[in-house]
Amino acid sequence: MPPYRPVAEKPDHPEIEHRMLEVWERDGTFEQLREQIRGGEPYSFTDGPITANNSMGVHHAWGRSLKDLFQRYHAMQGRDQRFQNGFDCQGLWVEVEVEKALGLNSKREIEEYGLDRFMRACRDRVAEYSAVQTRQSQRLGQWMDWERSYFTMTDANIEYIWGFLKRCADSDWLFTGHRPMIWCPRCGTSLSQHELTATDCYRDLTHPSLFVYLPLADCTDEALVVWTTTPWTLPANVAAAVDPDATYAAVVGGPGVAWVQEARVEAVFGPGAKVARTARGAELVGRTYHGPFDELPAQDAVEHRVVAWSEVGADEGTGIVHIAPGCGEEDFNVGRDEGLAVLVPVDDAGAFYADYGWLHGSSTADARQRIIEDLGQRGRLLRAEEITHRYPTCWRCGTELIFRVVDEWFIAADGVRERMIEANRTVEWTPEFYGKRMEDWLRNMGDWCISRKRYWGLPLPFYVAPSGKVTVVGSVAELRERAVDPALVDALPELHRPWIDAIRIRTDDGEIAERIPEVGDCWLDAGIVPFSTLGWQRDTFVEGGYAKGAGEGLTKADLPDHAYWERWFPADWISEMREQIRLWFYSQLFMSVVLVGEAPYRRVLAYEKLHDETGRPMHKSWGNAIWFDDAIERMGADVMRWLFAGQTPSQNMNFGYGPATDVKRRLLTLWNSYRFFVQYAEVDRFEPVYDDLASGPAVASTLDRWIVARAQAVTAASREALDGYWTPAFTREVEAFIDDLSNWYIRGSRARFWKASDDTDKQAAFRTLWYCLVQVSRLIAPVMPFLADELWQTVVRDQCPDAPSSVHLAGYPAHVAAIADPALVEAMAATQTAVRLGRAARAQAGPPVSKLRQPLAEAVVAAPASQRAALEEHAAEIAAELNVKAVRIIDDVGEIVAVDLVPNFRAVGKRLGKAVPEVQRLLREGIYTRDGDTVRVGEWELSPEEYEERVTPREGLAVAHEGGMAVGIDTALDEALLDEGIARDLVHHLQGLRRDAGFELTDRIRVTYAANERGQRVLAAFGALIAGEVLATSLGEGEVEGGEVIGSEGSEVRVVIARA
RNA sequence: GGGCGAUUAGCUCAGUCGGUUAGAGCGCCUCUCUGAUAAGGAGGAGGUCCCUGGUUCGAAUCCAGGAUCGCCCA
Repeated sequence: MPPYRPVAEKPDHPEIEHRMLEVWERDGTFEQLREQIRGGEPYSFTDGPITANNSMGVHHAWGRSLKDLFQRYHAMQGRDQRFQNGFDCQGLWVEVEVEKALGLNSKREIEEYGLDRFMRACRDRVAEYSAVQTRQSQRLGQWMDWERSYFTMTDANIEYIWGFLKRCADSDWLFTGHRPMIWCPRCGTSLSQHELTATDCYRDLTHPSLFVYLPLADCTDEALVVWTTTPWTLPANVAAAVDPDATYAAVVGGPGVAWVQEARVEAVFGPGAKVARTARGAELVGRTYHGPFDELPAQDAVEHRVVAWSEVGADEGTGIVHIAPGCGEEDFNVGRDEGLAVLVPVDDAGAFYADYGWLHGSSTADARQRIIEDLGQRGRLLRAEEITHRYPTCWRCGTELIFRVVDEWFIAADGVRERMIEANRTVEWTPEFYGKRMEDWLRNMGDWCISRKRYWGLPLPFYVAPSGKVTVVGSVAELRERAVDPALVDALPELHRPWIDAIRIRTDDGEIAERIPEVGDCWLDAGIVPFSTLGWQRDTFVEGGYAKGAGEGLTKADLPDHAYWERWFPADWISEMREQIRLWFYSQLFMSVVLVGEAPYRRVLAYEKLHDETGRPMHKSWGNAIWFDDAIERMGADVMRWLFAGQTPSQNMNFGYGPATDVKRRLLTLWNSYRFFVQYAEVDRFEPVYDDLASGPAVASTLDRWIVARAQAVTAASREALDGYWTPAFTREVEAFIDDLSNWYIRGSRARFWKASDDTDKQAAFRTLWYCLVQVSRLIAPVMPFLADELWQTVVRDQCPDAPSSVHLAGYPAHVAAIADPALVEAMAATQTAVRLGRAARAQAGPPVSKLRQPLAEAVVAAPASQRAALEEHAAEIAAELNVKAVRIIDDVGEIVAVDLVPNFRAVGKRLGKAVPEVQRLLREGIYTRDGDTVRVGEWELSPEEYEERVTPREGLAVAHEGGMAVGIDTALDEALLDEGIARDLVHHLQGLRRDAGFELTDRIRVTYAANERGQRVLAAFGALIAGEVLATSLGEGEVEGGEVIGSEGSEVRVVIARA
């Protein structure tokens, strides 16, 4: 076998990772894994598509780490997988970035630039960033079939959505409706609420503040007074809202009397206003009035009336609110509730429509002054002032935003709501309460608005004939069949605007119909994926067939057939961030319930948001954002992945270099154990036995048996955690095992590795440590694939000719019952407790007893009967760890402690119920008798499992206690013990000299000393021990120039060393 | 207004069958080890488990109400 590769003092994670990526590439490791699991029981994962619009952020890395973790975990168990990554390609976000890149700033400019060129630019951006994200994901260690990623812009994906939409239309769920939107007239597009809140777009702006008379229709000398800061909305007024519970006052003025809310009288009319009479708001409701611009054609059919609205406030204005449902979100909602007409006065560029007469063509800003003047001339203006207030502007161009109500296409939610709720109940959510959130969302979901007035997106296949009749085309074949010119369909480069807009169809009634210009909501694109990528209802399997249309050349994904869909649908598991409940989890569920009546996923893991390490959201402009490319090279992928795995998913994550440093430190313990093994394995040319991994290593000591048994326990716990998709439990368990391996097993076994003789004991130690390290490597492989394989390459692959070439091909370790030994694990835990208590007791005693180097005569351990046998067995380890000559496990615990009996509540509670407190009292007061292991207390008998012993130390002893255990130490020191302590001090000092001199571990040395009488005595008695410990070939008295005087307890020694 | 969470040590957080002594990491103090060494280990200080009530032999955990914070919906 080749020599063991030297292990660096500290892991350089990025270096390891780059090297391992090359190894995987060279060996085709992933391809081998796929071959290995081919035909296995499917583990179906659906990747939620990442928007291929920018490079990846660290929050994406969180999700991708989890996805990769569980795919790897199940692959290691032989589950066949598709490993298909997905890219979300269409939608406004891509358009916005492309606009910026091309220097375009409105829809008009896009159209002038040319839709075809613009679309190509969008596609190019997707191509560019899908490649960037692929590279980044690979760097993270994610294993996917990258060449076969799906792209939502492909014809296949689009056609599947067409089929879905036709299904909805056939069920009569498709309709057009009004939708109030925040609109930028310059860009000619709507903004999402998100764009409004996520960007800092509110500005202090000065606008008119108008108080306008609205004369009541049924009484010529009365008028309402309304207030507005948006004069352009007055031509669209259809109602005035009052608070039905408030009091209104008719103030003398204007045409006769003018109504405002009583509380606003002084604010509107100033002091001294004369109130003619008052009325409840409710009394005004239902009265009609003359609108501000009744002469405009658009107002022809409108009857203006007073409506009740509980949201009317008395803080500003007149307490009577001008309602224009086409110009404001709240207005729209009031209008919907009251059945009011919706007048939309301006077009998508913010210019008045023709039926607004003399305002036709004006912008909302231009109209301001003209409207004020006109109202003034007609005596409709009570007051015109100015006001400065916070008003939203477009985050792109700074234009003042307006509200518009636009016509959009919807799918009715009520058709599927109940079935979706039912389907959701079959889904297992992690954490569980996300299922409730989904159900709540489903109960409250509005109709799904599926249209967008943009360009780069799914072309909605809705064809409207002159008669108004809508034909929904469900496939390309149907489009060709209906097309006025089928050759145009054959010549389509892809199913996108502008090309598809050229196609007209003939309806069933013989009309010629054109496609509506709108494109689809991008959540349609992502929601169809469980069908479009799996070949639902297709009768032929076309290799590479998915890559049609805009996706051509970007992917080699297949277009499978229905049998394939049967195999892979529904997904066993999906995972995305929590906000996908109302997005992708929702759209997928919606489409799946419509198409096949069931949920497209069985289990979901959702997680919260990623913040900086102080808990603040990461924000470019705050300077606290961390870029993926920086983070991955600075902390390393494994460290990052371990951080993600350790995070409670239902909790926002505090991510950063600080937490990464903590993780690195904890992982250093594993690295040090690995390094320890390799150093000594190389010295001894240890040859591991590969089959040990299946059956367990040959063991020689209790410690060996224990750590092997402990490895079984951590294996079971790891599997349980991962089977439950609860990664924090996994990292906790593994870290605890690494700690046991390093700080208990290796610490307690060190000497076995460097002793000279090569016997079965040493072999057993090597085999055991090797086994445990490899076991850890296999356990952590899905989480830290690089580090795990680095270990494997060094200690397995190089040394075992028949071993798999990668840990990722070695299978996930199984719990081996034959070498699990829960009793031993428990006994060792008791032993560890005893040692910990012994150290605490030493510390209490103060120096020199508190120095662990100082041997002591005896430690006394008092423990519950149930633990005594185990402790007896491990007395030698306790003695060694505590550096005492003897360990006495006592049953007469009264020697060092007072004993109380306490019920084992868990055991006794079920049986005795209400009697528990009485039993507890009798035990505490000592009113019981013992009969062997059985305790009689009152009328009850307690078996050994039903009670526990608790101890409290007697006064004045060096005793530490915890639960039922107490450890006392004998603090008396005689000359012999002190001499040995001095000897150990010398060893300590000599080791320091060795290190300072820079000697190798195996270098032999010569020691020259000068000592006083006491020192002479110690050296005489312990010279051999000292020489052995420090690898001295000689220990001779002589002249010592310089050298520090080592002295304690009356001894003085000076030493020098030299390489032998 | 409705829904879902959260509230545990100075800080960041575990604690998914209810069990009487609530843990970890960091920070702080003390000590210790020295063949992992600018590490490692032990101990200590530090807690009304948000509040109130209830269920229970027993509540950080279950139930009800309230407070504060976050998210979703309206």
